Amino acid sequence: MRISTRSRYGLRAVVELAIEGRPMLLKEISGRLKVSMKYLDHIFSSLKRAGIIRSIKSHSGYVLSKRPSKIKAIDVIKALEGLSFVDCIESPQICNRAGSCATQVLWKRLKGVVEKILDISIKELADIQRKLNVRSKNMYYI
Amino acid sequence: MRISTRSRYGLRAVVELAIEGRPMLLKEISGRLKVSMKYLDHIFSSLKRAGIIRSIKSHSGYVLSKRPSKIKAIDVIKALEGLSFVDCIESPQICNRAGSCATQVLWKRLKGVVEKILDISIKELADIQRKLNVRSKNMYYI
DNA sequence: TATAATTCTATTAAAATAATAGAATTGGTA
DNA sequence: TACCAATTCTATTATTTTAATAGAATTATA
Repeated sequence: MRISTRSRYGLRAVVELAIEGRPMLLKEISGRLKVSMKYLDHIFSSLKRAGIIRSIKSHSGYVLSKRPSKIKAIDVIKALEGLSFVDCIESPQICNRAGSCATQVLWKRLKGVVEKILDISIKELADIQRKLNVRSKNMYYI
Repeated sequence: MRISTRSRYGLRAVVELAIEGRPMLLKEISGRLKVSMKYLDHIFSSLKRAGIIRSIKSHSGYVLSKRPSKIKAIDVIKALEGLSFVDCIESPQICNRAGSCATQVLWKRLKGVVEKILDISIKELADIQRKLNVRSKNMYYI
């Protein structure tokens, strides 16, 4: 069980866009995240297809396509790697044990709590990030 | 984010051993789970190394090496695929953002709830399975 | 029309997961 | 003691997923 780099980079990029609140060039974001533009291009094309970000016509960069409070972390993860722990939850017909299987019960619980945790908005994440930024800035003066 | 077949097969096998409460041959378990003996052999060697199961000398099969109440689902998962969502939780030094990163906060929460859900004993899972067995047996008579 | 960016399509590389093959070992028992 | 049926070990291969790069096409405008 691992979070892919796609999800990690993608979510950080989206939080970055929320904090800046202005169009940002791919180049700028890739510089901050220290991820190649080419790879981020891929990630952004998925985010765009999912309606999470959009590009401003010609040279002006990317912005969130909705308000940060309307985008959830889970939307980003689903767009970038999906959230299918096991197939027997979505498609019980593939396993004749589904519905009478203790491990399936466990996987369902797992899915439930993970979805709950990821049901956090980008606004909330941006707020957390802003506070952490202030904190780490002040650290220099301690 | 996905549960590997190793974890799925392994956990089911361990629950099976708990329910039967007697030594079971690899052949028997592989037959029930419909997984090749060769593949299950691999999985069992990891479970054995982790001290979850042990084999009875000569022809007698495998048993749990502790009481089902003393084995947690998370032990099985850790033995078979690990639980490292992102490296920056275990090794904050690999990322200079660690400690002041909103997404890291999220990954930590995720790790927390997943570990909590997987902190269920094999005894509890076996109890759930027994109830489901009764239920699905009775289904025929409805 | 030059340009600086996004966007699209294709390809490759690397890693993780899944599965198989075959031989070695083990210890009871015929 | 030799056989047997099982576990166990080592190696290999196949498949899938993830990660990353390359290059060309497109786009709106300065």
